Amino acid sequence: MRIATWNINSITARLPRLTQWLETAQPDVLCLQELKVSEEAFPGDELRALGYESVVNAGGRWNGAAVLSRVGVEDPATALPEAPGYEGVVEARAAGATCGGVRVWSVYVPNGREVGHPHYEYKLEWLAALRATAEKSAGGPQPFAILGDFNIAPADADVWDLAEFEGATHVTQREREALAALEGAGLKDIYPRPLKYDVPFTYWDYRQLCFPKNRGMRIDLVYGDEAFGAAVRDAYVDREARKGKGASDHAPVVVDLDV
DNA sequence: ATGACAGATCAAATCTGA
Repeated sequence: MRIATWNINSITARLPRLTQWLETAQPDVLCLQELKVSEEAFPGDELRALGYESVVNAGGRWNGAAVLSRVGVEDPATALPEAPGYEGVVEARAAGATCGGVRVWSVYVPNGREVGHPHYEYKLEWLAALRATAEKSAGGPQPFAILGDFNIAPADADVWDLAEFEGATHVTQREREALAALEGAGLKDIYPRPLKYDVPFTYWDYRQLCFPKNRGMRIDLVYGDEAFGAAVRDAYVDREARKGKGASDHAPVVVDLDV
């Protein structure tokens, strides 16, 4: 089974790219983030024509997460249990489903904006809720994984230049402790292989030639439990999908499982 | 083998992203 995660930065603007990628990469399950679409405008028919059912948590202009599956959908979830809201609104940042016997969550972790900003505290609270879900579901016989845009670089090597991130979000100790908490719940970072260069970055800013210069970050992550990790045969970042005009600023992370 | 932000929004300037 092939499972992938991709921050698509608007499923509307990216639909031609998405359908093309589905046809070439042939994932069985795809976790999407940053749909930037309303529930009504989600292109469910187009995806169904390609054989994919969708579990959608759409929030309109911002956020949005979905799980696409061509191996069935059981126990769909369109909200993260106990997820905190921001300024009184519970945002569309998670979708879950059991697909072909594997339980997955697609998550779009809050950005945090700046250290000390209320959004930063919101990010940490949101990750605490994610940990609670992980604790309930990880460690069983059924493979379990959380895939998505975590907006955290797990290690210093996961950003192109640490000096550029001094005092910034995505690399702080508290954010990384939240990832460590997921590991405490029995999950492990499924580290993908890069198709080029040494570090498997998954995000490159649109500006300042970041992609050609490989000024990227590894922030799209796959956290799998023991059963999931044991089934992993291969994992890689498909940086080809970041190339050319009309690309998302994130590349898909692809995991092949022996299940 | 890659190119100087992009997307969504009551439509132009602003917000968000990281």
